[in-house]
Amino acid sequence: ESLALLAFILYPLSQLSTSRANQASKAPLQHNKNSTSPPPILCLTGPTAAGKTNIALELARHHNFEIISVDSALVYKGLDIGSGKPDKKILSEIPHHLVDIRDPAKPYSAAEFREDAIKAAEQILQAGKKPLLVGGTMLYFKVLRDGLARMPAANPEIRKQILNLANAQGWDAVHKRLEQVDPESAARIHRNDPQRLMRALEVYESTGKALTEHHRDEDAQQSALPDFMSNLVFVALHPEQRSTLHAQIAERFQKMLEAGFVDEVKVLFERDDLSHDLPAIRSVGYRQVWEYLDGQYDYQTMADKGVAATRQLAKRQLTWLRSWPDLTRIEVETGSESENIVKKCLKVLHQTSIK
RNA sequence: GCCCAGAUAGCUCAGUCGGUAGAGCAGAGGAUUGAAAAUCCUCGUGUCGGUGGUUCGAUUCCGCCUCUGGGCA
Repeated sequence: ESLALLAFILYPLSQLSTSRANQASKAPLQHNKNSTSPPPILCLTGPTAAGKTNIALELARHHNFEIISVDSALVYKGLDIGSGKPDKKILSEIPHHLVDIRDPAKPYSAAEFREDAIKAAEQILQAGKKPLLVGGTMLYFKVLRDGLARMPAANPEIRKQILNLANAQGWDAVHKRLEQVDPESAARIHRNDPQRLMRALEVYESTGKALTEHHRDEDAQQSALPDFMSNLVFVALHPEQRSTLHAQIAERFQKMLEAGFVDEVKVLFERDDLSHDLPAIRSVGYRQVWEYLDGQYDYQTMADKGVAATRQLAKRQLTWLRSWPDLTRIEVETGSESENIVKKCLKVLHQTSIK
């Protein structure tokens, strides 16, 4: 507890020192006096149902790692079974950062993730352990690695106004409006992409400056990672065949249903402060069970749609990974020994640290 | 056993008044800056159940056969 307090006190200092980009970082985080580059930090990713969680738990149990979840669904309380969250017993034995930190009524964001993940990593390092970033939310990994432009967070008032415009005159009208204030974004963002049109126009309306300009403005980037975290090493668990992954996805979804997934969603469904358009409720599986509870289709259709949505998620994750720079892939097969995979992860990390 | 309706893409189905066919879903590829498990873009050749006939030409019309529903016995 006193360590956590220490970390909290030191945190602003570390921000200062890293923003000056000096290599003489503060004492508590100086791991190796002979090393010029900071210690590598393992980032374990891969498509859903590839087996990341088990590997992470092994690393945490036996190799002095502490887990930082990189997962947009695990942040929400009450999304347990359907999100593949480790059970309460495991969570109490093995500390997980960025799990159960948000009520589903309040959306979490990639920008918040970046801040939270950096804080968590610093705490872990100061406690003498190794941070392990594990998850499948590729945008979170990307903003962590590449940073974000400094821009205002979502503004419900402005979003409401834009939504009103869209409802009254269609999204084409929103696109036309964006064309006037930020032609580059309008050209880049497809007219059928309400989410991005919304955000682009929102940024203009709340800052008077085009999204494009924010992106371009070098001074306004939050790109530099603190020195202690600047050496991220990416490892992806890669299923040998798509068909194997699909089978695992189907099996896992079935197990979730058997474990009481529908009842879990029922609790959320019955809350009157939650609705189908919240990010938490739009998560894979939760959306389909919600629509089933809402009477939109029968049980079997829900199960089929849930499995299909999971496959589609995995596909999008694989698309990210295909062009991910400096990624080490570990081929996993159905009968792969977790012990072997753990060894390979450690090997990758070790090789990076002697470079 | 008889009558009726079907049989077309992996699935559900549309269609061709005779000139070899297209939607939705699934699937594949891609994009990705405060919702990202989100949101969006692109991609459609399949013995049109089998067989024989009519026809210059049949997936389409006709006969028979097989299978699947439903009804009558």
